Amino acid sequence: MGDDHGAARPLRADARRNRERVLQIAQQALASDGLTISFDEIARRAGFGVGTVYRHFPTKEALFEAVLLGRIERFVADARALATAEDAGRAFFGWFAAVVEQASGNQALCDMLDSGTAMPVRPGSTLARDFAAALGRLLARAQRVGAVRADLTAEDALDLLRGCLVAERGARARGGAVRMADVVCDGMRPRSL
Amino acid sequence: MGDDHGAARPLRADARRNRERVLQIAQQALASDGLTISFDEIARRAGFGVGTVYRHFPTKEALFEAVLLGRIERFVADARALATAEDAGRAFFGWFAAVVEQASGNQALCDMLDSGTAMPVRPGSTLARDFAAALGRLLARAQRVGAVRADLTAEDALDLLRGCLVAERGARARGGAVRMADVVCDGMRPRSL
DNA sequence: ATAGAATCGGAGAGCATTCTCCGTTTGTCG
DNA sequence: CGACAAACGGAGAATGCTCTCCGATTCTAT
Repeated sequence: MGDDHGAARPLRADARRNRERVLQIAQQALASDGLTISFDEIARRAGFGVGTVYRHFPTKEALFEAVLLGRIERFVADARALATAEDAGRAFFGWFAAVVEQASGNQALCDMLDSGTAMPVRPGSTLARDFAAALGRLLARAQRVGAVRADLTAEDALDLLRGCLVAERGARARGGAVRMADVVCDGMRPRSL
Repeated sequence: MGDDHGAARPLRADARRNRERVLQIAQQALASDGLTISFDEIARRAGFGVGTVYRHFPTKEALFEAVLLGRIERFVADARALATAEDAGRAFFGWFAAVVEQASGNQALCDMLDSGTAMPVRPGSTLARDFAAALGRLLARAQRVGAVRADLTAEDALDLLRGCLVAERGARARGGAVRMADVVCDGMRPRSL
């Protein structure tokens, strides 16, 4: 356990400003360069020494988490909001497409969701589980009304989601993920008889 | 330019054996651990010093290429063989599924095809282009007979292929790629009217 | 203004990775 | 068998990354 339990003493004004700036630059850097960007590079872009950045975030992982967790939490929240939507099929496909679209503008988010590459979420965190659970609920409801083929597992749907995001990685960021999502969503529908 | 133009002097018998062993171990290591495995680790697994391995392959990239190029060339050859198949739709979907299935047992192949992560093919090589072209031809023919929706580009199909392979990466290698390919192939079919 | 605490900066420790160098060992040919 | 070229082994140079440490600097409260 650290030493800043609950609300520690307030940060000095300049420190608060600097922390904010680091967060903002890190946000940009992660969006454009992905999870592989180095800590030094972020400090450099923000115009601080690495020591300063480490003062605010004890670890590279912690910084990345601070930038990215909110985004993913929002996805989970969106899914919860849709959990009782009228049209279960629309809810599932809409959420799926929305996640792909929003994540596709953000390298780091793609890297993270596609996983396989490092996942900057602490082992203890239930976030990955929450995300999967949220998707699972939306999927189950959509299947119950026959909007999605019944043999699709939640794991499959997650794979499909990750797969779409891959199109947006590296140099080729040109909207491929959204086009993929269209095809993939079609594929998830029950085969018309 | 190196110094081994054309057929240099034949390797000493033990050297040839060792080279073969390195290739074989590297093959296994790449299949199970992917492109991120270190050169030292391969040397260790093969039971050689790194110097020895470097004697045979001037660079990490060269070794990986020696192991993987053949695999990809075979995919390209398969595509060529199917270029005049009777059922163009069957040819395209069959090839697509076959590539996914074969690559899915091989971490390195997944890493490489999905790209975004390092591509161990020399810039000069036309292999990536050849692969894309082969897929493009199969796709075009399938579209001409109405087996694949017309608005799909070759780039899209490549993204979709890469996307399927992502399911097989990291710890979770459990056949997800093949299941994904099924859904994705369905999605590529024209929307039934 | 000034003392004292909070914050900053960046050199460098520690580690992993690719690749080089050269003394030592081993195969091959007469 | 013996000599010489070929091949081996692994220490270590060079690079790049995360993270630590502490003297120098800047803020803030009085």
